[in-house]
Amino acid sequence: MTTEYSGTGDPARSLALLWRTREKASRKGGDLSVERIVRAAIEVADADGLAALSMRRVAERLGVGTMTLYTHVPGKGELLDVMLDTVYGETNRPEQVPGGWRGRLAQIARENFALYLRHPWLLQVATTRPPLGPNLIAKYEYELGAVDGIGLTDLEMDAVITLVTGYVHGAARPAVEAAQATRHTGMTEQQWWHAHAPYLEKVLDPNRFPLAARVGTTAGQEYQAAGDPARAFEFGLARLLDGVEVLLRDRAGAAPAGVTGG
Amino acid sequence: MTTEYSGTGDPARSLALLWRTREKASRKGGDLSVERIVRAAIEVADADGLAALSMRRVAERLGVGTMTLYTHVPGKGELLDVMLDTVYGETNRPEQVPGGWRGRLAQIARENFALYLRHPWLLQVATTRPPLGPNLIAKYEYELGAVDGIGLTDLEMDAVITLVTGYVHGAARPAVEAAQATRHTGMTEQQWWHAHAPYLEKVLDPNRFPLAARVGTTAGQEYQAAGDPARAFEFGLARLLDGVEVLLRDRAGAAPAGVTGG
DNA sequence: CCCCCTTCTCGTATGATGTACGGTACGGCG
DNA sequence: CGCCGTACCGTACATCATACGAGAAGGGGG
Repeated sequence: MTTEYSGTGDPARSLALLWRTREKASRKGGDLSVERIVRAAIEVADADGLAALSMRRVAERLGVGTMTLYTHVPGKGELLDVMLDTVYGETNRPEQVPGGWRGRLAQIARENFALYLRHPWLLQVATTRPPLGPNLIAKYEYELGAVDGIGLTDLEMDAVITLVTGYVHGAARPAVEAAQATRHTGMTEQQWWHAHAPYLEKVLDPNRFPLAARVGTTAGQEYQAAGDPARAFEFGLARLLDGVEVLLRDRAGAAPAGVTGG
Repeated sequence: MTTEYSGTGDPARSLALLWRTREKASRKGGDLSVERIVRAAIEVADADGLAALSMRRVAERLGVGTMTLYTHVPGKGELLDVMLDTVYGETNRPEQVPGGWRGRLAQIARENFALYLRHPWLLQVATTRPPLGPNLIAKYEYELGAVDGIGLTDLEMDAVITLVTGYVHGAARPAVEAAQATRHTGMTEQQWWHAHAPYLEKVLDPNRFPLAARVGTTAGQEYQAAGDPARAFEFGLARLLDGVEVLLRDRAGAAPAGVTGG
């Protein structure tokens, strides 16, 4: 598996690409476009993972020479940036969500969760210094709206959103794995478990590691059987929102925070 | 930046390497050892990041031919596995921590946070299907101990630990960036901000994105000035633990959960 | 209409990468 | 003493991103 990210240089070029502010194509608009390239790249990544995403693969899929891509895109890093911003644009953003701030945050969490399931490679890309494209900013704007006017400072609003989305990132991991196991030929989650189990038994000594042995076995068997990741996601989300609720209650008297703001 | 992980094949070989169960060296024990290789690799990754970690670099640092490494280590993926398990062994695990389960969880969170700061490359490696080495399991055992006997089911114990460690992973990201900015020559966080700011202003229209413009600017200025990531980490941690406390209170009556459990 | 010049297209070359393969040298055991 | 397993390593290959410069193609000015 391979993950790269941009930061090569010239933020102007990068941002111009993301926002499509370009004098653009005096000739005829060009047969190839950034959009087609990005779509092809996303298809490759969705199908075969980030490791399989190479400039050659993308060019082949478009029936085009490899270097042609570089006319429209500065490099692979920038292409990945645009891919990111593009899929961020896919998130559903309903205007009205029942349940106050709590319902809105839960909806945001589930939407992000679904996004990771749709594009598993998102888990691989380092979102440090994210691409400041239009879709990312629109998404950020929307998510901030969920906690606007409920009594948090600006920095707290940012912190809560970061907290929730960060949690989703972590929770999506096992879920994506489970989902991929069913469709992938390589090695099912069960196969992996069964392949490692005999060696683990020899090594996971209940005397040295009583808790790990007990809990690990329980969790292992549970995960092997049912689609637990989704339940685990909801469990953690509930804890998280409870924590936010405590903050709001401490802040603004005894008003039931789940109803405030709407 | 490049991140890879193992899963090549033969879990037996992988686990044997992690647990060092090997007939080993009929000759004389060999001048080179897995330990020396792993230490060198960690040094390279610490110093120059995961992208700079190549088999050639590691071999050069040891004054050894590249291919020599392959006599001790099946491949780069497995080497990364051992690196992971090795640094997991570095975590401090005091037997007694004041403050009950809450103090113990906070201690675990801070310890993990420090680990990420010590080895920033940890953020880059995909910990799906983690290396089941002795240190990882010992760490897991210790962390489970923090929530043992406070009224959670086995699955909930696992879920809470996953929740906390996952949160730390997310919170460590900006902290690591800030720390690296001070020591890295390439581009300071401030430089990056200042390089992007003019284009952002043009693009971050307060009419279209009022919240993002306001909060983003506030957060940007704040992050630029002070070492906020650490404070943000503590903020989120408090929320998280509050959420867990709510769960415990709902579960076991009205006992003040922060005091329960030794 | 023709020419030039901007822009699109892409083949080749370069310097990385991980690692398969085949060879060398040496130490302990028969 | 002889043999063989093991540590060692040089070379070779496939794959990667991408710098460079040459070819093609279409539109605007003479």
